[in-house]
Amino acid sequence: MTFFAPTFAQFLEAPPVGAVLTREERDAIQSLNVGPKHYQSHTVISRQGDVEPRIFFLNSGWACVYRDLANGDRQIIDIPLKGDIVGIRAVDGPNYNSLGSITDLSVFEISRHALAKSLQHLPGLSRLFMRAAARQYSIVTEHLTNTGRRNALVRTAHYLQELGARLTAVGEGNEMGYECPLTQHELADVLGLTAIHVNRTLRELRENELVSFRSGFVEFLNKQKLTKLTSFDADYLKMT
Amino acid sequence: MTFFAPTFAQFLEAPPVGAVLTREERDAIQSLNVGPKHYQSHTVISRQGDVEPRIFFLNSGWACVYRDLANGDRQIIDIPLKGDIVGIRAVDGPNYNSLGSITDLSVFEISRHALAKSLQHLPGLSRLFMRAAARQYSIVTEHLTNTGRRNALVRTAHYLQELGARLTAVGEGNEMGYECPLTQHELADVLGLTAIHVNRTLRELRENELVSFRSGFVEFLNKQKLTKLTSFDADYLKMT
DNA sequence: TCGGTAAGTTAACCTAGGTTAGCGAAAGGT
DNA sequence: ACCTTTCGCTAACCTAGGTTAACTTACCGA
Repeated sequence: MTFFAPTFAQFLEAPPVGAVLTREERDAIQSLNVGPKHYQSHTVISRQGDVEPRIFFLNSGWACVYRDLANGDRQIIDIPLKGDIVGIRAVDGPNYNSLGSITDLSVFEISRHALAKSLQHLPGLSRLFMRAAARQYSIVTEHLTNTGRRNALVRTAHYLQELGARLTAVGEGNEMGYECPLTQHELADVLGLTAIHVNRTLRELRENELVSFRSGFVEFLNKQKLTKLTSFDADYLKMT
Repeated sequence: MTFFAPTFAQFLEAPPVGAVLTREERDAIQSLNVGPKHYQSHTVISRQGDVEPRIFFLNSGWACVYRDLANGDRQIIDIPLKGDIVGIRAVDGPNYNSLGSITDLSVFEISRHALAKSLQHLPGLSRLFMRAAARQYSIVTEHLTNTGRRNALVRTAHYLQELGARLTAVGEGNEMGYECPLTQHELADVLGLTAIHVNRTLRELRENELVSFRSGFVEFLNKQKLTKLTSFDADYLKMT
């Protein structure tokens, strides 16, 4: 598999970040001199508890940010996709979540320190990262609402719609559907369900002609009916 | 009831923000000229969908950030306490969550625009707000893990411990317990449970001599046993 | 003083989702 | 060609938490 390998500046200009960079900002970014780095599927990139000086810009592939619990359970916090940023923080210190790859990954890795330094006198770029952080916050917020107050059927459907909207924004999906490398087990860890119940729920969504998720592909069977069920509204995914 | 009314600069220097301000930063902040503003208990301050140009700094009292769902349910995303910041975002635009007061509130309200402008050339302050945003992200992350992967007993206990830790950090609680103005219904909307089940769960926690939450007061009955149950670790609340 | 409302409490019952157990298919290694 | 592992799928059963329906305070305002 070959990756489209843009420069880091091109990455920031593409959706979902969609930066409009000044000459000065472009130069500062180029001088960071970061090229894309690759990871194989299903590798742990950063483990909770470790000190993690890097910030990750996901160039292609699917990743997952998760927390392992003492009893062996885990909760997937987010599935970062192409264009997403992982680990935006001001200060170094131990990581609270783990980061792993689901598929093969291409990422830009930058030292938080170096980035902060070059942002020092570029308030426009700082604001950009603030916006990215705010979008991430909206995404968890919705995720929390999903697990706290929606039942398995609606919750699963809503999440499949979110992934669809995010992928469509970066050109990896469309109105009809998208390729989805998640296993039912991983999806369960996202949704706070068991893999077995995810299986039942996916069957029900399929039988009700709402969405189908089979053999690595999510297909929207009736988007209007689906949205009526979930009240899905993609506003929270915008980078305002 | 009277409030201790610090200046906005004093607010930022106190925990949990704990800023160390330079002369220049202090001056910039003073020139914003914000005094505390008061709200009565149980009022809606900002409604989801509205355009909200303000950023809120909670000086005293308990608030709640929540999302209303189409079916009448709601999910409380966070309970901001003294010292917490609500609405850190780079750009204006419609609000995704609502903000309401639980008790009487004293807040500093600042136009996001004005704040961004005065931060323009103070990267230290920008970084401060980044850190605050990162802390907030840790808090929702843990909240999501709580609702997704912990049962009612552990979840409730864990959340009561979180509130205790956050309050203790700002001098409003201690090892023994803290005053808690939440109703069981509000707690249910935090935890993704029904008020009735929260009631059952609180009884169980009390009967097992773990925590007691009665008549506005949370009392830790056996913190060691409690922590063994919840694996609570306050690290995620630090402003690194 | 008397309603009226909001908060807490409990019991009886029900169901969404978890648990256990097992099946077949596909993929990868030797 | 074989074994092993992972993934998807299903059925039978069980339980944590939701639902309905009371009753009890406490507070507040007329």
